[in-house]
Amino acid sequence: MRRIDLNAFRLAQRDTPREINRRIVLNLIRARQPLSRADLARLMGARRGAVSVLVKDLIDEGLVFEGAKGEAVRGRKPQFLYIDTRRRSVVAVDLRPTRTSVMLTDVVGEPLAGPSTFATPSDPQKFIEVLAERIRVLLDEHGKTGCCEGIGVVVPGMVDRTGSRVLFAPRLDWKDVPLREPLATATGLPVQIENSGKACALAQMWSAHGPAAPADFVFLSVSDGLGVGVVVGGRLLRGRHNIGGEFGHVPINVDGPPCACGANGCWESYVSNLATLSRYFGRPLSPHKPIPPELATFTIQDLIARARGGDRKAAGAIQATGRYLGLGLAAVINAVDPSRIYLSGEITTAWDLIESALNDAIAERV
Amino acid sequence: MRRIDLNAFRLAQRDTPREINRRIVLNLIRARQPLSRADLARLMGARRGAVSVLVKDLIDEGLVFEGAKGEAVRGRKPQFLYIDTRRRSVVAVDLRPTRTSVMLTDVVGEPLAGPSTFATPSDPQKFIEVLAERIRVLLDEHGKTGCCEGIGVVVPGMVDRTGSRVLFAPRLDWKDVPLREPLATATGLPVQIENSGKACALAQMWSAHGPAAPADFVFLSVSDGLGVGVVVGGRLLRGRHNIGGEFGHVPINVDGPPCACGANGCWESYVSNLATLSRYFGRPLSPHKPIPPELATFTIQDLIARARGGDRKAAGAIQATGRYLGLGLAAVINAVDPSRIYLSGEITTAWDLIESALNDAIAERV
DNA sequence: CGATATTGTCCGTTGAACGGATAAAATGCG
DNA sequence: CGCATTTTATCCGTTCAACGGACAATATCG
Repeated sequence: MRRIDLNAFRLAQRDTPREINRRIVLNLIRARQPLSRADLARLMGARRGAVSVLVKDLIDEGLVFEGAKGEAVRGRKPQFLYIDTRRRSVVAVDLRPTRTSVMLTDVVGEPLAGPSTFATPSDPQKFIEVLAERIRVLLDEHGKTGCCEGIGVVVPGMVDRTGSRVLFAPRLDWKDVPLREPLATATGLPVQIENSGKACALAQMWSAHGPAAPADFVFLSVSDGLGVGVVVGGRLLRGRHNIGGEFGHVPINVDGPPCACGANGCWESYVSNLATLSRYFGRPLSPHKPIPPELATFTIQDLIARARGGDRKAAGAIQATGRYLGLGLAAVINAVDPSRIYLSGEITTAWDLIESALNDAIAERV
Repeated sequence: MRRIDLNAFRLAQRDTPREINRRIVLNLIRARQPLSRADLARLMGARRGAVSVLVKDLIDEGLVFEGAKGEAVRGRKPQFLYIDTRRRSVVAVDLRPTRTSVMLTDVVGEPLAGPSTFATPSDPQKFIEVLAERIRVLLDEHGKTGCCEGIGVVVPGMVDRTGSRVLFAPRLDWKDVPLREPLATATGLPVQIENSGKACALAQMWSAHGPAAPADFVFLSVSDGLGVGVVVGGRLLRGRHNIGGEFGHVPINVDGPPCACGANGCWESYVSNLATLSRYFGRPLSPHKPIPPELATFTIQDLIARARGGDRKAAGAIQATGRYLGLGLAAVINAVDPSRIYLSGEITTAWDLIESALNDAIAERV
């Protein structure tokens, strides 16, 4: 017997099978397009007749359209189906502590225009003003003002459950900042906000297909901070307050150095780019003091270049980061045991330098 | 559009609604019995006719039976329905490092006989022999030999994905021990093995109902070791190798004392009962040395009694455990953000002693 | 040109939910 | 006691969508 959530179940009704199969058809077309009705029937194990009816509905609703005819070795040529992305666009905003970038994409994420970037104003209200103006110009320039479905904003911090406000973004020094409603009224478009680690994980989930696409994985994005997204059983882990998966502030050492979040010895404070740089310069970071000048101008790429140029201190700092990455990943593996871990960020360009330290650290703890 | 796992979807067929509704009926009866057909129809939002047909099938299959008639203020009396637990029993085995207990229950977990306990033999083969004999006697004594559905074994360690072997149980010093098949052949019954933390979480999930039953929670069982079970979205977190949710070996301090698992500074090595006792006696534990005699005879209850009796060193050791519990729970909260955390183990009887230290530690890091 | 293969549609059948009517069983009131 | 009322449970015709197979359209090959 399988457990059913008795507080939130839905009775199966006469049209439930159709709804389920309709979703399967949409997902299959999106993932494997172009695809004919017969292909769908084979993939789904359904009758061709049933598929035709479902596809007809989707075409009538404008979600799918018939494109070119395909090639067949013999027999009638298949009529290919596509997700209808014409005349429907989306604005993607990547809000980072230093710069914010804006771009226009279609509904499956293919870029249409941009990105254009601007320095992030630290005042939220100012930020919303500048961003709204940028979006207005972008849509106007590309004649998409009438057909934009909405705006998606990616934020380096915690977002509340409803996706309305930024609860806490330490690097921006934002606390409980309303973002969705002000931006929606300023632009007249629907707005979605998402944490950066979670957004990366969602993007990975929706873009990866084929037999190798895992249903349980962790996405790690190392930059100024540490963004983490966890997918379990094909669903993004959000938890009660939408802060689930925040491994960035899991401890490496509870007696370690202070972190911007207020706690001590968080993973982020060992592996972020700033942490790596401060390790190199021997300048411990203080959460509430300004960032030392040599860290603000010097980038992690510069550090990697020095390491490759023979600077042993640079190589050591990078390798230490590799070790701490591995120690934290070991905790992630113990905690969620994912099928795969995706690592992104500038530091991955120095993979050859960190690989062994990272693997040793994982082996030590798993 | 909702994401569907394209590697493991199931086409909705003509009988899919019935299967779904059948499961809803079974779950509702199990959770809220006794219940009439009319009650079910109201709870499900379905026609009474549809419910009658579903219930008829379940009765024919012997999963449900009609019991006594209920009372009604007016009108025809309802015919109550129950999950059929008659003539169907299960053997529950709790394998612990020192002692193993065996009991007989019905299929919804109500105890029928036992528990009886015996000292756990450290040799797996010997253990299986002794356990099989105990089970044979237990079934024989209660005349349940013919109608036992199977055996469930709870193990303080990692179990492989298929539930066949114990991968690693540090306190037992078992590594990759086959358990299911030998026990099944020795008893002639189907065997299920589960990790102790996961089993506690599953038990909690199946026993808690009503509007307050959370779909995301963490169960923490503090004893000789630290068992953790994580439920996300109503499903137990298992991960790729069935070691998901093993927060016991997440680090508190990667430079901390060695743990039985081979790593350093694991949460378990700060908060287990043995850790608390060794803190009191000022006797650091070594993973591969025998447990010091004062720790083997002295129990955590004794320590709590001393603390209550005014022994400040005892109170300090317990409060330190409370603090470390809080630090680890903060990591759990950051990682999975559960709606609720269940804490079990002898240490909870000293809740008044640990509460403030625990809450302070959580507040520090979340 | 005919055999064959493939795609897509059409249509009668079937299983299960839907909607309402009816029977059964109990209570309350005149 | 008889009758209205209420609640439970069943019955039956309807409807929706999957099922299963037939068929037309379209292409290739010998």
